[in-house]
Amino acid sequence: MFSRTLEYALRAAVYLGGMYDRPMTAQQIADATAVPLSYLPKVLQQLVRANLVTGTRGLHGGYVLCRKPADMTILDVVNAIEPVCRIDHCPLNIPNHCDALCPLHRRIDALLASAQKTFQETTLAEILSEPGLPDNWHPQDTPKL
Amino acid sequence: MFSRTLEYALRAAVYLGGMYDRPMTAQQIADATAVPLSYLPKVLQQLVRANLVTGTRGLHGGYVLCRKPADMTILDVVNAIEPVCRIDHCPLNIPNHCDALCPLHRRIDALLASAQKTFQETTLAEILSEPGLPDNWHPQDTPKL
DNA sequence: GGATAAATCGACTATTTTATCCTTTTACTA
DNA sequence: TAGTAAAAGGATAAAATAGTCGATTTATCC
Repeated sequence: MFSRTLEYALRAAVYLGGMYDRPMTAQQIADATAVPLSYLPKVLQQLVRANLVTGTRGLHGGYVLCRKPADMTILDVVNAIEPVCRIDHCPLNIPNHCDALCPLHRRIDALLASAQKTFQETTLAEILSEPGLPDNWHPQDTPKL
Repeated sequence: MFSRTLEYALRAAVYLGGMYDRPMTAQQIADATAVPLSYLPKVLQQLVRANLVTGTRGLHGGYVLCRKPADMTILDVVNAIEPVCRIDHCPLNIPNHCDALCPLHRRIDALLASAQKTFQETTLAEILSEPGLPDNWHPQDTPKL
């Protein structure tokens, strides 16, 4: 139901949140998040273009989250990858229909709305604060240079 | 976020619910639901295989919903097309991780669970009882032969 | 039994998504 | 300034999804 690319983006975003302020290379992110290294840059690019992440080149370069994890929500990531496209008019192209949504699409749109709301309510910081993430997702053991 | 095929299947199922007990041809369903006629049989086949719909051939044949609309939920259709695949173990393949879900995937799975629940709570009959469906989705004007 | 109307089946095409690889650009270090 | 480490970009391949078409089977009517 969610695309693989979104999965990857979420993993990367949460991971970068945990490493906040330290540039992480695609290699490091791929290792930690088990995203194919050859595909990951494509995903990260989408986050860069959405201004969620900055990528800097060269030695000691890497990717850094643009905002503090507490200021970035799951929804931000979702919107960067595949925006929840709400249904604004009934897709049944029937004359004299479709001013508002039909009951079927009212339901579907309600679901999208609720998903969107849930996405918006969760920040990366919240996820990072819960126990259970892999140890190497937390920077305590790798002090910032 | 939902596949197009699922959209099509839902339209067809609700429509067949409205026409309960009257065999409707792929042609009729396609006309009413604006699903490509050439693709619709593929979709309906999936509903047939899932025992939600029966297809009978020949003159006066067509597709009929297997159960009363009140006894079929959105979830039944969803399960026939693309089952909500809940996350049962964290997909980060990291040693000593993954007994339970990590916080990220706990969230994602919670969303899937909530979607699943919503699907399950809505029957086709409920949708049909609400106002707003296209007129030709209701059989009153086309008496059963 | 023959004509017809319908679903079913299978092969094929097209589009989108996911993934890979190679080159180019940029930044840092010595 | 040369060397190196990184992201960025582009071309391509592979896989999944969506869509099309024609042949086959099955049921009904005359």
